[in-house]
Amino acid sequence: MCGQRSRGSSRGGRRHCRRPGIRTSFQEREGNQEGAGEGFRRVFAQGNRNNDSWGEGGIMRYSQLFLPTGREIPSDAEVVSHQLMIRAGMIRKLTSGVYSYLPLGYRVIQKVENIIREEMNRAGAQEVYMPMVQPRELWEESGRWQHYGKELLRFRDRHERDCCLGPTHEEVITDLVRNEIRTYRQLPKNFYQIQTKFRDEIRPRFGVMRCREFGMKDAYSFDMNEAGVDESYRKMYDAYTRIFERCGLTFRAVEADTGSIGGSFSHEFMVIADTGEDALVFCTLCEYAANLEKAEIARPEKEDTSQGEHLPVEAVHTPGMKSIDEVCGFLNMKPEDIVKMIIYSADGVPVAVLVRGDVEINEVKVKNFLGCDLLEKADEEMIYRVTEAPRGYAGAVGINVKIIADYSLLGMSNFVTGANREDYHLINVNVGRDFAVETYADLRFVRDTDCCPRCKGALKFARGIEVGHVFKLGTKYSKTMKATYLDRNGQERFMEMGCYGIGIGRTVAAAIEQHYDENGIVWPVAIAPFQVIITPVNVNDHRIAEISETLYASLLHRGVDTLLDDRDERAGVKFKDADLIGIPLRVTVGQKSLVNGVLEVKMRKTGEVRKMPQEELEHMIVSFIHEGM
RNA sequence: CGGGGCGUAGCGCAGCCCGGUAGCGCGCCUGCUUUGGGAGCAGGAUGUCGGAGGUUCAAAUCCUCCCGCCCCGACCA
Repeated sequence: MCGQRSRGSSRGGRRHCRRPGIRTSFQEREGNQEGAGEGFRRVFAQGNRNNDSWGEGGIMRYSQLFLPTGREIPSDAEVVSHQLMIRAGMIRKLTSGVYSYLPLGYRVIQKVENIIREEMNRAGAQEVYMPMVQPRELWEESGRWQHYGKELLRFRDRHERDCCLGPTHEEVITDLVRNEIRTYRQLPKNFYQIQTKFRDEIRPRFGVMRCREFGMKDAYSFDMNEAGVDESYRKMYDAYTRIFERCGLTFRAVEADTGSIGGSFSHEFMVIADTGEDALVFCTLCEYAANLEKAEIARPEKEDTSQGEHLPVEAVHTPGMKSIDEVCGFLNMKPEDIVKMIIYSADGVPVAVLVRGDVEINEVKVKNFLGCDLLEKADEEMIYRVTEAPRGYAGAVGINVKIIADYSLLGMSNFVTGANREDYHLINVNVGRDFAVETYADLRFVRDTDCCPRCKGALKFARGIEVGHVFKLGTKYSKTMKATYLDRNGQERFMEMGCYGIGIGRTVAAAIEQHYDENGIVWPVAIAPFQVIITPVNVNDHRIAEISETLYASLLHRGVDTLLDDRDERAGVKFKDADLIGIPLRVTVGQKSLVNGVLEVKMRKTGEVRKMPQEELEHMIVSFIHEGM
């Protein structure tokens, strides 16, 4: 992609798709306006290709539009949004995780982009456009050449220089800013771009929802101090809220892990959907909401580890019993009586993590607690080195590595663990007497029986699609890359940074996940590719054709994005297509309505049909759209 | 990267087990009729059966290797 996509500021969600080449190529390919029926040809005696200027909105006649809809559900599409985007002629796959947007799909993308632009500009951010190909040196400076992993697509140019495709742009923007901004007088600043990113996902799936090449809006703020970055963060948080509200999404901002971007804290904007890849937790009483991998568990108040009598340790023969369930069944115990120990390799160093047998270790928490770059479950060899036993019989007694324990161990006594010996477990083990725990921490996943870490209220779970993520970065990048400025006192200081992303294609897919029915997509007005579709029931009827044309011209004149279905198709086909592509309003022009001198309009969302004279209809449409924006 | 599945016309699929030179539905083209929820009739076009080797008189079908795609897992925006 070159950097030449047409853009620019705009008002009122109007898109920019001035593509003069298209008309010509379509004429050449399709010759004489096939599709447009006899009536239309008469009404436009000269044919619209000679006289009609498509104007700002581009092609808005169905007969000319490249809109290949499909009846069949594509066999490789699993989620609804993916199926519908293909059936509605929005996208086509080029290769795994890489998609082309067709005209209808790209119109929706542009609608979303323009909403984002308006809100970013309103929040004081400035649009820039940065390179996709980036040099290795920059990534070595931030340390991410080593730490980003295989998701960073690397390659060599003809001079054998290492490069990568930008998965995100902290390095580039920090480099730009450190070279240009010297003084506090130039701060704060917030730069954003809408640009293609590449992340070499291990497993792309769900169409445009989790793909490798995707459009993203990313913004980066630079402030003098912490109060400044907090303010920038809040502005972006508010802007994101407005953006997703305007897109018609039901969403929730949740506390999140910062992952490979880093920083001190972050919020993800989650569109609530059962097909979402992320699990969310939120409190039913207070405002607390978090990604499951981040959701905290308060340290228990009573920490009595010495309750009851400590019985003598015994080794019991447990042949072949490796899993918690097997051991429970064999010893006739509950998982709550067992302590599960998992050995991890933290940057290559073995660490033992203990949790109660009935709970699940949250590796993100473990990784953050240890502060390591790479955390993985230990392989058989490392397990043997630590426990001198095969996998399945690990226990904390007698091992010589760092031992950390989840809060769930507090209060446990006389529990079961592996014996570090094949086919044996220990019973009546006790912390303190039999082994020492270095630290207790919150290391497990929240469950529905847990309560809110803030207010003790009950928790609820949901699934969500992450469409946006805001990070308070602090000085992570400004320190490693030396982005400094001089303050009032001539003191050199590190800039405080934040970064803020929105996945554009994913937002579109998420909108579909939330707005569809058995007939197809049901676009929210603000991001619909067209706001109104005019459906002449019979294109060969002069009166119908004429009225449709008049209405079409008039709506365009009023600034309504109108698609005229001038194809010589049966009404049923047109209705099905209109429903599938999800246009919010459909005006039907046919004998039934014309008899009474009224036109009828059908709401895609509710199915409600209203009939009224043309003038009134136009007003109704304009105010309907206005409300929906 | 591990496990599973699939690759046959533009799309969705059958045929493969049991080898004999490819079929169905939708779509597409032509004509006539039809025209308010994916029309009917008649005629027609379209395939290196993912690729390369091998077995065989003969391979979509059996064998080997390779490629691509999808799902589950591991991993992670």
